[in-house]
Amino acid sequence: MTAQAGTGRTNQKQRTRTAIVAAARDLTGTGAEVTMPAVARAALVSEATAYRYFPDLPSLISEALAGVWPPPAEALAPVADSADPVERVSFACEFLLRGILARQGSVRAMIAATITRPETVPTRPGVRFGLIDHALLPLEDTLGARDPDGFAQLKRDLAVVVSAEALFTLTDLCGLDPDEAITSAVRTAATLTAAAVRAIA
Amino acid sequence: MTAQAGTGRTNQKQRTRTAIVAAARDLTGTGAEVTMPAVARAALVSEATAYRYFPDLPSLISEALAGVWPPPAEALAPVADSADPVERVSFACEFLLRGILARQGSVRAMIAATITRPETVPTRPGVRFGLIDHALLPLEDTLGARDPDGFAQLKRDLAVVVSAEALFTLTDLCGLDPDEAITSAVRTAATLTAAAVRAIA
DNA sequence: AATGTCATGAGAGTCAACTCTCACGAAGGA
DNA sequence: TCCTTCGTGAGAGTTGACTCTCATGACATT
Repeated sequence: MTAQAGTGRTNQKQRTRTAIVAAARDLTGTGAEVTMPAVARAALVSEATAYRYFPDLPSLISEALAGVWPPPAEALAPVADSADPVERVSFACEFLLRGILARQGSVRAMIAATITRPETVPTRPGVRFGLIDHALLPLEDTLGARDPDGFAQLKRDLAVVVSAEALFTLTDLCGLDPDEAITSAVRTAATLTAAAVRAIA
Repeated sequence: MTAQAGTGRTNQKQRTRTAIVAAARDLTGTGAEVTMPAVARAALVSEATAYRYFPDLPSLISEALAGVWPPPAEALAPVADSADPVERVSFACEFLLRGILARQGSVRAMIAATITRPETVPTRPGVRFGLIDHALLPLEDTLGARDPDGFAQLKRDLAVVVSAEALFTLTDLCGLDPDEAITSAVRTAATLTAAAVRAIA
């Protein structure tokens, strides 16, 4: 649809863009530092060209990362049959944090770039939100209907805990090793969810 | 002790260091961007000299910020008479987040600098930990004695929530305004504390 | 085939975080 | 008082994030 029919130039642009994103994705996986010069080099493109396709590093990383996350429904397939919000949230949390751990370099670069410029934040892929919403689907009709505010609060609670920021807080500041950090965050998320569920019991 | 008795040179160094930290603290308050060149200029010192006293920006900001936080006991004086962990934690959380909000520039710069270099993290002032520990003192003999693991988990829960990272997640990513964000984080912290307390009830 | 359009590369420039070297000048000991 | 010590400034250099301009050459249009 979009491609194929394009003229030579259009196809060329498409290929260039794809190459840049692919290079970023690859770098992300290697654990190497993800910088514009590095991505451009890996994509066999000049830095100037990379900036022509992406206004800044966060945009690029964002697109590269977005492509590797499956849609929430797919990610949570293993708990698709469960109606237990606690189990679903725990799974979602572990899933997200393990994925982040495997792409630390990019995620850290992204946070560093957006923390000092809140205005560029919209470019961040809201992976956590999709996962949280999907994990909480079973509560939509109960808690969501009976106590909308409480439901919204729960989502915010989880947005704070089911996050790269939480993971890095636990590993970098609390000194936990990756597995301990994930275990801890999962427990926190479970506690919060259980507390919210108890409210409608 | 340390000063006063110093020789002219020692005093000079002391004054220089103090001037740099003071400049950083002042910049922090104005909401301006806290960069080495800016601090050096404000301190009437060359950038080279600033780097002689502090190996990097985070170290400097860290020292500047550390100086403005009162010790936990003093910060939590208003709830000193309360033995209710939930009340104490809520207060501590609000206290910390309001302080961070007032020094956003520095804190954001600090996070940006340390997130990409976990090895420099030790330089960060652990303000949150002091506050959390102090707020949880009433639980030391009960939960702390009966369920050490649960107590440790609670502290980790709170380290994630009572934090700058949580605040910025709520404002930048969730789009809450500062007051809403603080209210939300305080609720989350309260929920977690209450859940832990319930465990020993 | 001639001409225009446009993707790209190369390079210069700015700013911040650092690192290093060199030279000046003042404090301090002999 | 002479000379060493040392705190400091100035300046160059490196890297990354960007921005901007200019030249080139391939594709596209007529």
